[in-house]
Amino acid sequence: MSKKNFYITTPIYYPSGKPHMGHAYSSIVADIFARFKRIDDYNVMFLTGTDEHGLKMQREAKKKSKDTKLFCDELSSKFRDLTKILNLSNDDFIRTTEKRHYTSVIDIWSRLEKSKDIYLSKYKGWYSVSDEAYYDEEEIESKNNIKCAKISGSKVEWVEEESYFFKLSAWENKLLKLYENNKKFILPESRKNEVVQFVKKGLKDLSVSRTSFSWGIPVPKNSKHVIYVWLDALTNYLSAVNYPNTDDEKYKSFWPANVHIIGKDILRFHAVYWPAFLMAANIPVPNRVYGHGWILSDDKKMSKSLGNILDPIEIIKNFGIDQLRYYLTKEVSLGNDGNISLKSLTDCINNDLANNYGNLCQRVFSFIEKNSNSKIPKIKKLDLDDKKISDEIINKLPKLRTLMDNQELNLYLKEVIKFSFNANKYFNDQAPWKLKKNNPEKMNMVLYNILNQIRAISILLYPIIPSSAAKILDILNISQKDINLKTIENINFLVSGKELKKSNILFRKVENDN
RNA sequence: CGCGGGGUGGAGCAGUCUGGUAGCUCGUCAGGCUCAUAACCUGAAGGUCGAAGGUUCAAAUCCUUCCCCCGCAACCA
Repeated sequence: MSKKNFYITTPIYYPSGKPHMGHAYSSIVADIFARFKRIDDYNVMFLTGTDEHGLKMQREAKKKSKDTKLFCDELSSKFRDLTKILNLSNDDFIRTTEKRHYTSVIDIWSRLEKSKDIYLSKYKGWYSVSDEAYYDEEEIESKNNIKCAKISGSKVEWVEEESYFFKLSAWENKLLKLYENNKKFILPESRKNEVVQFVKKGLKDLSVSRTSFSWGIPVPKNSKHVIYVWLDALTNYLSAVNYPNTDDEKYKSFWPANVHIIGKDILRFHAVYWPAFLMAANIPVPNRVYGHGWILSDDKKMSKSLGNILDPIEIIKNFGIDQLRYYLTKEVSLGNDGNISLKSLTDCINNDLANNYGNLCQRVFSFIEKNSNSKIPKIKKLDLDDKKISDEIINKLPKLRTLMDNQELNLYLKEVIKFSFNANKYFNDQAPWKLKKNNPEKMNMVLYNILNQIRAISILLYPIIPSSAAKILDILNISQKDINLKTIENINFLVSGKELKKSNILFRKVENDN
């Protein structure tokens, strides 16, 4: 009952295009943290979903002469499918077109209105549909006689409309204080600095309603207006824990969220607007916003025109989901942009997964099959020297937890793969194939010990490559409930005499043909 | 003076905040082992840390100037 709670979210995705590597990356990263916390005995809530309102969706649906909601259903389902393809362990999938979300947004709006943080005024200016944003005169330029936003290059239209505004300007100091008092509210630190600079430059009140389209949540008592998509979208994190019912068990357990995993492009919305909305509505703010970098392909942003798109679904089809999950974790240091390519993907699969971890399992299992009747050997007690290698993992556990708590995913992975190196070395140095002639008792000990290594490493890899690690653990007769960090500390966990299940090659090597 | 990221052995990167023997992975070469997916283990070669100047007992790291590369609005994470 005293389990600690952990609430983690991905962004909700705008489903107008097809799922790409960026979506896959955010989702996979969040899933890894969720799974890690679960095997560390946390009660976890992991949320993902789709953001479906806004002019873009309305127009697209119209273009295809489809009912807007049905159109959304179609697109959203592609993202729901993606959660299966990526093997996500999400507990919920929220859509902004759902009733529970509607209720929640209306409630936030009413709170903001009541606290006088929202007021009605008039907006005049340039509006970009694709950016869902307004621009000042100095923020636009003419290109071929078409007015465009300087920063985005997207087309802008002159609009003059009545609009509700959120008093963002009033929250400037409180936001700065939040960043100041809560040093890890925005991570990594470089991102935090960006945000602090932005807020220090001064905040303008934010237009939070639109009258130019209708596909959204109507403003209470003034249905001419729909609520600004970002105010709408961000609230999803609350809707999923049954807000506005603040007495609800889910809300009480999981709010405020521990971490929102997001891409660096939507940092401003999460690190500035979102806490401001929440503070104004007198709702606790989340503990952390983590803005990860972009995935670049061959050093460039993926783009159709460059023809360097790596489609996650294609890659999974060709190489496998755990391969992709492992690769992204290893290759991209979370805070920075990461560069990926087929070549390095292949290298990574072959070296780390096939040769190192996969082959470690294979050589040990096959040795035991031939020399120990496929059974976990009986041992008396580990020699001090042999115990050392297990202690190393156990002693690292606190550090591994800290790394995960700070979203240092690839450092975590590097530590874990080092254990796999060590285990291979240990097996080599002990040379059980020699021991079987002159010291079978010692051989048994080595075998037991190395199986225990495989068990520990597989548990630590489980959050990253869940299905492969589970396969190995199943061979060792470890049940799902024992995939847990605590069991690593018990070096006598494996039951002697128990038969290992049949194994086969875990990760096939990838042929390098280009 | 647009903004941002970067320049470290053949490749990809860490280290730069908080100066103190230049590190990791891959590749190359030599050796070992034979349980294993031609795998694994050991060792070696290979770098004036983009350039110049400065601060310092000491600079990849701090300061100044300069050069070069990449991205900048979407398939929006």
